[in-house]
Amino acid sequence: MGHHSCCNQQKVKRGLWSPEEDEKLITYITTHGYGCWSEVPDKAGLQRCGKSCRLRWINYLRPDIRRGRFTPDEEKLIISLHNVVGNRWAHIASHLPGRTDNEIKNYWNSWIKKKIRKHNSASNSSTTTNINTQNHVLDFTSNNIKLDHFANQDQNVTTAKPISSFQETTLFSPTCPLFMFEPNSLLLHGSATTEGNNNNNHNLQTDQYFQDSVNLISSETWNQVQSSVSSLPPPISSTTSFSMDTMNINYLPPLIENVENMEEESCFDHQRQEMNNINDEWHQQQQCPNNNINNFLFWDNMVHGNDQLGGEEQLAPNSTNMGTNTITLSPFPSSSF
DNA sequence: AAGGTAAGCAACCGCAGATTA
DNA sequence: GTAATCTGCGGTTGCTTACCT
Repeated sequence: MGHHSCCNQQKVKRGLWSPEEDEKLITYITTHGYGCWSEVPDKAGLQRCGKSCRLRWINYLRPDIRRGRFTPDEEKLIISLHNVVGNRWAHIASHLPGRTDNEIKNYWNSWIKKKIRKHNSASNSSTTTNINTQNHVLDFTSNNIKLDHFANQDQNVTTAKPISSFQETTLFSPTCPLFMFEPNSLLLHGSATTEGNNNNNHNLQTDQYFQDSVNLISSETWNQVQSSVSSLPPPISSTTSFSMDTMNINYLPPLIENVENMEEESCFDHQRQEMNNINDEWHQQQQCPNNNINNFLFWDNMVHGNDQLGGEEQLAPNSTNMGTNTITLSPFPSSSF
């Protein structure tokens, strides 16, 4: 019999739950709580397996469940978290009170299908100057999603319209992009000047590598990029600022300690705390294969000066024109690393 | 109105890690 | 130490409803 392994009982009912069954389960759980799900069916008088009871309770019956359409804020959060952690639905759900992993997963799967359909129809009806455009969105269903933030005006690089819309769907507001990514997946288009802790300036001539975001995820290409920036002071252990054209970006250490002890309560603190938690988990999960692989928080300096972060540099507190930069993020670790 | 198709969603399945005997 | 069991997760299925044609 092809029944589920936990359902050893005879006469185990499957399929949709009836209102009567729901009532029994609610009555039992609310009076006894749940400790051992395998005992629940017997004690609650249900012809279900414990697993089915658990699922029904977790995903539908528990009192703090939140139903109805996702709000725009929730959608943004889901998208951003998915950028960071991939298909870890339970993790994503833990950041959305009252929402279940199942619900979010369903939402995402239908959402992603819409996006793919939308993109396919858009790309069929428009010409593109960029051979990479297709590649930017091909991986939508995998963990190697690449997103172009900050719509790019340089036709030579990318015109990936569907992706640029993600600027509006990032975590907290369009003017406060907050991302996490591996440095080895970061693409900087154009030359960039970095300011190290010792006030040495380093020019990155990186155009040649950044033209092709597909190649970047190969270790060969990344090794080339690495060697081109090897003169930099290690950006991992301290806050380092990169100035790219008119945009300033802070690269924060992957783990920020003592967030609670920051002198000033800022409206970003809870966001930072949240990202730190994600950061932390990410590191634990990845077990950091080598020291060069870190992820960072990415802040728009216009919104968030790095003086709050204890960094050494004081960045110019302006960052107005994002339109000339293309940043391609591959938020989830590539298997090639 | 009827049939076909797509979308949304609840539930199931298999697996892996944790826990218990 | 290990086998059995439990729990939780992510992928997938399949049912119901909505929408076309």
